[in-house]
Amino acid sequence: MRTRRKPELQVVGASPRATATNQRRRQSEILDAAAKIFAERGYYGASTQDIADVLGIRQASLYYYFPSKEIALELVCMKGVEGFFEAAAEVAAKKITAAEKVHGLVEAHLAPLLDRADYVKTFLNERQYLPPASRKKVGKLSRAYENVIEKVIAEGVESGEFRKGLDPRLMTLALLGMCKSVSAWIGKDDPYQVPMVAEQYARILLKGIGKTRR
Amino acid sequence: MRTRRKPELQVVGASPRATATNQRRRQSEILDAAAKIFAERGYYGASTQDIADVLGIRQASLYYYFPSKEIALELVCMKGVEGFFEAAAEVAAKKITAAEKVHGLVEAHLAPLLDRADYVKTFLNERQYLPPASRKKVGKLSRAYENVIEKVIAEGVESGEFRKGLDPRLMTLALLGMCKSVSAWIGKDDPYQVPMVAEQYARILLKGIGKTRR
DNA sequence: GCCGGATTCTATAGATCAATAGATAGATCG
DNA sequence: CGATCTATCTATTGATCTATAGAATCCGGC
Repeated sequence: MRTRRKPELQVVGASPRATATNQRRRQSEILDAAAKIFAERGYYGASTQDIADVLGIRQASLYYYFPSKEIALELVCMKGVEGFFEAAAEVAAKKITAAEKVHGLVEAHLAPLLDRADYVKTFLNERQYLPPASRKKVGKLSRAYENVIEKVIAEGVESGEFRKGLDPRLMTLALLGMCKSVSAWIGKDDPYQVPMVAEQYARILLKGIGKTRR
Repeated sequence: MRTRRKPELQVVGASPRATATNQRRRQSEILDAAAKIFAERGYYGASTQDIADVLGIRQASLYYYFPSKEIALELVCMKGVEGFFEAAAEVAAKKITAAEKVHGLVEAHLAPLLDRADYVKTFLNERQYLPPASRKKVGKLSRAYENVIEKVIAEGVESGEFRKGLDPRLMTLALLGMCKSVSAWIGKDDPYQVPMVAEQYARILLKGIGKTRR
């Protein structure tokens, strides 16, 4: 038996002629719900019914806004990855030491966890389930981002600011690994706040990267 | 339409009276296949048909060996987590410096990726999908393991070997995060070998933990 | 008060999947 | 040889899930 839904008085945009805006707002609400559920249960563990439940609408109504579950995943992943490259590139372009850049990169990587954690988590954990075409698209952005980080580290090694013989790729993977895992526990039982974690993680990384002080 | 399977001449244990052993061997083959598929596609992304295909048997035949997909996941996860606590405890009990212990902990954490990567990956990524009872069981082992690490770090901080004011819990999460991510790319396109990664990662961590040298 | 577009609903098709029931082939044993 | 046991198979059920089709409702504007 189905539970019938309350009329749920429609809070429609006050201003008239804002239909296009309203539609975009609603689409973004739908995506928020999808991101939340995907992040929580994984792509295959999440049903479209689960997403509809978050919104208090019927499962089929979702298809007015997106054509398939896979497309929804793609949109969520894209929104989860977007901005990472730009933010990193901005940090990398600054006229600061490589160490300060690494600090900035960690901060920039963790910052999105504050305002769109579900999107980022879904991108990090579920992008593997994208259909090939989307996966390539997302993977491209992702690799470009990683390359920015790798370059910063490589330059730090070349300039002698970081320890000689350090493998920039491996170091990048270490940074990404540390940061990725944060999304798994931040906001859970642990009382840690994003800026503090960024501070500490950058410190851990840097004192390991930097040459031993004399 | 089904593709009919070849008779596939039965390679049964040569020695008689080895039925119990054979059964155990077969069960472990089934689990290997399950671990492989779970690690590859995730629990919900993997069908029992996929597992059967690896073995060249019918989907229903799996149920001769395990009672449900969930139980299979539990067995895989248990095998994926087992030994971690013991190996870590052994390292922690040694009469060596805290730095050497951290090094040993990283090595011990990554070592299982050599001989049972699929089990470890499944434990790391899919344990969230276990039914509550199993999840608690696995989580208990997991937490005990993490506590060993945390204690080693805390002792290093107390003894003054590591930087003062360091948060042992956060440091543990950093170590685990770095190490967890290794399972995602080791053996893929990257040419890195486990012992070398362990060496480098321990180094990164330690030079960050250790007090600045004078 | 009615029109028309926007949004959500009901109902259902079609596919997939885990799990069960019962049959069977081959090995083992008395 | 005949009985039993083991491992697998065939066949199917029932649940779940994505996606589609078309009806119903809401709401601003006329």
